[in-house]
Amino acid sequence: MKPREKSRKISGKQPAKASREPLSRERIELAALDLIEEDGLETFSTRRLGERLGCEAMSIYHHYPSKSHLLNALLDRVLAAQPLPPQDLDPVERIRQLGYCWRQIGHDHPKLFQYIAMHRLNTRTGLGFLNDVITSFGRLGLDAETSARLFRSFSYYVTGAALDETSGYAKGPSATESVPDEELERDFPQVAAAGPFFKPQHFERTFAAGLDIFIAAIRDLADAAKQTKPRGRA
Amino acid sequence: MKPREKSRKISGKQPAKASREPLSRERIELAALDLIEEDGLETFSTRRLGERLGCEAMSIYHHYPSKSHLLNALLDRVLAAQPLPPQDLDPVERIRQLGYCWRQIGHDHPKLFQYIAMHRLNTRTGLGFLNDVITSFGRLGLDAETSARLFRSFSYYVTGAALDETSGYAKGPSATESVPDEELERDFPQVAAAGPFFKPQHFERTFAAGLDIFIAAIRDLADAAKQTKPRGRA
DNA sequence: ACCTGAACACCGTTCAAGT
DNA sequence: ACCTGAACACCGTTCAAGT
Repeated sequence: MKPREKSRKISGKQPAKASREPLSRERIELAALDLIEEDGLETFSTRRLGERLGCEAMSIYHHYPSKSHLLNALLDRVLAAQPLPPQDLDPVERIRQLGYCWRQIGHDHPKLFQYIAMHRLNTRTGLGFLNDVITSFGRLGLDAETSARLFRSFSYYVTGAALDETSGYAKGPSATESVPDEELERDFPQVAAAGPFFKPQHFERTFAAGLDIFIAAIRDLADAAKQTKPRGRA
Repeated sequence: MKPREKSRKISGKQPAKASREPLSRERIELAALDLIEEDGLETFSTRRLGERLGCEAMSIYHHYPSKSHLLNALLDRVLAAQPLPPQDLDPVERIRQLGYCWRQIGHDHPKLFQYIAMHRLNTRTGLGFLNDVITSFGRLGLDAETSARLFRSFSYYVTGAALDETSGYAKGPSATESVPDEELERDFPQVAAAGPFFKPQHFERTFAAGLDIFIAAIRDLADAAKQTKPRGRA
């Protein structure tokens, strides 16, 4: 999109000695995660990654068949690194915590999250994560359809929130020619008035507010289901 | 990412006569919207757009200073084209309909929606839209903070849903090596069981389910606020 | 005023070759 | 087995020139 700053090659043609331990998936992925969070997804390229690793871009292709495969490996890696709440928690409370976990992935990897939010989790790691979350929804005692819809719409909220917090109104790319402040105050007073609540210091509480709406609804549905067919010592 | 099919130039070097009406923002933007929905955002380029318009890529730069400016103009255009519910509706019902309106933009322009969802609406058109929605939240009779948080988390849900419906689980790019069905059934039974409800024919009802949770919560808050300080003929 | 075409600094990826 | 380097078919954008 836009031309980048001249690349500063300090070391001339000599490959940096320190970085010349052999390439490995681990070394490539850690460097890729760093590079993406430093410069963003848009400018991330195999050529620039090669530069950082002290190798040719094409060396990376010896470990991944394509750039997509590398990005998928990054998704897998950050997913596997995210600790999840214990299985024996009350399912509603566990679902609440899982919402925070998914959001945490966004906060830990804000630039990569654009990729994460828009790609199916259908590697083994991704499916394991989904299976885990859906299992907690299954423990609410609801019918399969209600449970599936609830999981799905809950995910819409959490992903939408995390995406907005990492790439949206406050941090995301802005219009090429933005409206000046005084014009905003004059012509869009409601936006100007609400604006302060859209700032990053409000992210935490706004996220909680919407999450609580969902969690309360989930708890109500679960309670109603227990009422109808009580299990165990009823 | 991946090499594209050979471009089929039917007309050789002759500029297609039909398309040689002079370039204009309107003609460029309509062609761009078509091209994006046909081939996707990733492969959309000024060069390919020029080809479709029967001009050089650089001719487009006479009407927009950069590709970003063009994309922003597209966002403005689809936003301005979306009809909104009448202002005199009950605010809660209007907010519900606005949720469907935002989602409709995604359905009308699924490929462009990835761009829309991730960019600030800070052109005049975008701010007009936001101001309109926030105004309806303002009419709920809640304090400014609650109202702002409610608008924000409601937007998280609607954007997350529309994004998922257009680029997510069912339609989005999948992992480079996906897990085969029998392995899914065996190792991720909860995902396999819920899978049918994630298909496009369930989008409408799943979206409504989550939206209704939000709308009910909004209505409760608004009713509680009216109780506390009734206005007019109380 | 509107459009062109060569050029520059980038991409992902293929392929044949080097160690 | 692991890595390189040239090459191919692309990008967005600058710039000087054409009408």
